Amino acid sequence: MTEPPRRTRAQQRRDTEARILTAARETFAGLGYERTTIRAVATAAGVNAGLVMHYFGSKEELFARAAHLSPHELPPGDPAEALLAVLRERLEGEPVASLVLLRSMLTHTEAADGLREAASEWLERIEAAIPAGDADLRAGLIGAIMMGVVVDRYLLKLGSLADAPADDLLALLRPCFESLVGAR
Amino acid sequence: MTEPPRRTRAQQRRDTEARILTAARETFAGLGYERTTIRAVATAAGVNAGLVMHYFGSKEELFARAAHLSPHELPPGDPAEALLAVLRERLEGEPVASLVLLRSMLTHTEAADGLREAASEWLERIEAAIPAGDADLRAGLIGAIMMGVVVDRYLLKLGSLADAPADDLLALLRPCFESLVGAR
DNA sequence: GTCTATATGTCGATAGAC
DNA sequence: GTCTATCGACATATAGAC
Repeated sequence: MTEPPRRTRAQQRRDTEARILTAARETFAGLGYERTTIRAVATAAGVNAGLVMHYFGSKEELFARAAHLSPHELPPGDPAEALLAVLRERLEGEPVASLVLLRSMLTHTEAADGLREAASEWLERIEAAIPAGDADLRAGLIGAIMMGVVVDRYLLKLGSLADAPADDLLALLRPCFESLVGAR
Repeated sequence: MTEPPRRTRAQQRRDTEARILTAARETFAGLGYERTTIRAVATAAGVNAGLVMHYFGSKEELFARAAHLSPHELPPGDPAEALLAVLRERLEGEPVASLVLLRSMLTHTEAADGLREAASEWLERIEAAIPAGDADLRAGLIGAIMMGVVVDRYLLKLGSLADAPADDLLALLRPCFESLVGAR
C-alpha cells in the first residue's frame, strides 16, 4: 500500500469547484450572463471548458450556483435606521455576490426572477415595519432607491456616487428614508 | 411614359426604414442588445434580414439609431418641483425610446456610454440648481433615484411600483427631492 | 480528475439574383 | 427595393481518451 495522497480526489474536486465558482462570479458580475462564456470562466479558473460543464452541467446551472446569495436580515429597532444599516453594508465593500444578479437583472430572466424572489421577502419585512396604509408603495420606493444607488455606484457610474464615502451618501439619504418610513 | 408610381422608391424606402426602426426599438427595449437578433427585428418589421443589414450596415448601427433619444430640458423654477415634473413625464407614459438604453445599460458598453452622455449634461443642470457645497453628490443621488424608480416600474417590477398611479409615487418622493435639493 | 475532439446550432455579415 | 444563399466565427454541450 502506498501513502495516502495528501489531498484526496474529493478534496481536489471541492477545491477546483470553488475556484471555478469564484471565477464565474467575477466574470458574471463583470460581463453579465450573455457575454460571459464557459471558456472564459474556465480560463480564469485555470481549467478546461469541458471540466466546467462536467461539474456544473450547464451554463444556466453555473449561473444559478454563482448567483446564490445569502439573505440578509433586517435589523430590529427604528425602521429607517435599520434600512440605512443594511444599505451601509452594501455601500462599504463591493458586494461581488450581489453584483452577479444585479448585472444581469435587465437582460436575463433567471436573474430577474432570483432578484424578485429575494426582494419580495425583503419588501414584506419593510412593509410590516411601516405604519402607513400605503406601506407597499413606500416599501417599493425604498427598494427601488436602494437598487438605483447600488447599481449606479458599482455598475453604471453615471455620477459621482462611485467614489463618495458611504457615510456621505447615507447622511444625504437619511431624510429620504425617514419620510418614506414615517406615517402620513 | 407611364404614370408616376404613387409612392416613389425614396418614399418606400423611408417607410420601410421607419417600420424597421420601430420594430428594432421594441425588440431592443424588450430583450436587450445581446438577445435581439437582426432576424427577429426583420421578421417583426415584415421584411428580410438582409434588408435590415442593407439599410443600417450593422447591428451596432441599428442599435445606435434605435437608441437615439431627444434630450429633455429641465424646466425653470423651484428645482425640486422641476425634477418632479420631469419624473412625471417618465412615469405617466411608458417611454419606449428611453427603455432601449435602460434595458441594455448594464450589459452593453455603448448603451452605458450613451446613457452617461445624456446623464452628464443633465446632472450638470441639477447641480447648478442646488446651492449646497456637495451639489454633485446630491445631483448624483437624485439621478440614481430617478433611474431606480423608472427601471423598477417598467423593466424589473420588483415591488408594487409597476401599477401605482404616477401621482402617488410623486407625492411620496417629493420630500426626498426637497431634502436632496435643499441647502444643508 | 482533467483534457481533446467534435457535434450541433445560431449569429452577423457578404454577394448577388430578381 | 427586396430577398436568397451562404460563409465564417463562436457558442454550448457531448463523448470519450488519458
